[in-house]
Amino acid sequence: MPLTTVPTALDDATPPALRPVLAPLPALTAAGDRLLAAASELFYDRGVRAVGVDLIADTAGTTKKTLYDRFGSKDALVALYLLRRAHRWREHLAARLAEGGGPPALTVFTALETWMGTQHRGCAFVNAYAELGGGPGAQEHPAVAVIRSEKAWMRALFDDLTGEAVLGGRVHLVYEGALVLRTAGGDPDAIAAGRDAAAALLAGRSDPPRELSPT
Amino acid sequence: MPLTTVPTALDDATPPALRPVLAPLPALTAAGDRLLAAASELFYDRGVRAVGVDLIADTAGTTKKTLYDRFGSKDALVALYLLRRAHRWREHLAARLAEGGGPPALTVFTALETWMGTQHRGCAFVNAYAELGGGPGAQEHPAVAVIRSEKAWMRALFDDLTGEAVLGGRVHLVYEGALVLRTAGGDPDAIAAGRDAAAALLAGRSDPPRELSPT
DNA sequence: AGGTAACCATACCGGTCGGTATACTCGCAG
DNA sequence: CTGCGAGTATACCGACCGGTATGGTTACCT
Repeated sequence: MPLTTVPTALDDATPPALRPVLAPLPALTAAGDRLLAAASELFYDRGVRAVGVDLIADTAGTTKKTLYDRFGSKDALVALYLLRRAHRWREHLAARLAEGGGPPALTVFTALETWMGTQHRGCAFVNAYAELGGGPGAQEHPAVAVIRSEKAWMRALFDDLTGEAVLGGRVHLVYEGALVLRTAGGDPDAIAAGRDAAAALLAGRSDPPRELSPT
Repeated sequence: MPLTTVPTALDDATPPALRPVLAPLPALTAAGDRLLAAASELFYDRGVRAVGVDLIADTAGTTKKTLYDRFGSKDALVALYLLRRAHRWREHLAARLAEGGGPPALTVFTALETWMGTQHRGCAFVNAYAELGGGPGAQEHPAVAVIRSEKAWMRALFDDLTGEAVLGGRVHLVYEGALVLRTAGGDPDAIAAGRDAAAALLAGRSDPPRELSPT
């Protein structure tokens, strides 16, 4: 696995909240780049299990041999696909947060809307987990760790941006729900609705009285 | 497709909110029953694409021939699996709502917790959509309509239980987010956190002032 | 000039995929 | 007794799966 490393471009003027996880990504050879690019698009659009390595190699204009020389296994390629996607989402998010304008926790939702723009398959991590998380020993798949850490990172980001763990967790719930309802639910306005819901939660910061009425 | 119909048991003392969609389910032959039961467990645990028809037939103690005689195709079997699961979830939910105790919108979350009990694979509909929703022409898969209608049903239920469309939509966002974070996020307390978040939204019913502070 | 890493081309491996075909046994209703 | 639907058993189809093997061609670095 001849993967060297390169530094990331925007590690300087980014909010401290997401600084620690904008880690550098491995550098690839030319064919390796094309392979990962082809795999990323195919994996996201059609699903990880639905795409075979032959199709990836053909789409990238290279061969299976090169694929296995560069990445070692399909599982590793899947994990790398998710890792790079997380990296790019965080870059996009950091840029939007740096622009300011409104409460930063709500900016995450507008950033999500522009990010999702043309993409109609929702959260790549939730999709991948649905395809890989089943069966015996599936939790050992290298992609599962990437998925878990991505969700934990978003949770920590919301905790940081809201300045409160309870509130951050609630906004995170809304964030994930918006992503699901936009795709599986088929609601194109789900993300905007999520932003509104998050705003409602932010407006009533204090812990609300439990048990409104008996019924 | 020799599927006749039978009436559902609890169409009498159930809340009017979910009455219209507790529709009867097709009756099956003995082997068809075993096939659907085996398929349901396998599909949920391992994923729809990961399970082949051979395994389903073997697990049910029957043959592929019988499977195709009863259901016609794997796609139809998948759709039926989701349909029956939705049906059972609604029965479970109706029973918990009939017991009363607390705001009904929050009872949905406690019902979800007992429902999920031993099941650690999250929302079958979100998982199935992740596996089937990709690629060209995937929206025509018979299961996609079942998935869409399930999400629409839950949304309508929350609208009804909260008595307000905006609030219902927000609680629904939290509900879906809790389901995702419990599984893909790996957080065992996500559903309880979702209930708390929903309680917070219910406590601040009135639309909150937008834009708290410039940054 | 020699070495080496990246790349391309092709064929193959055992296994599984969804789906079909043939032929047989059983229980039951007429 | 007969007819028929349900179920069983087994073999087969073409296609694809992830992964491996062999061999040859560039291009760059020393």
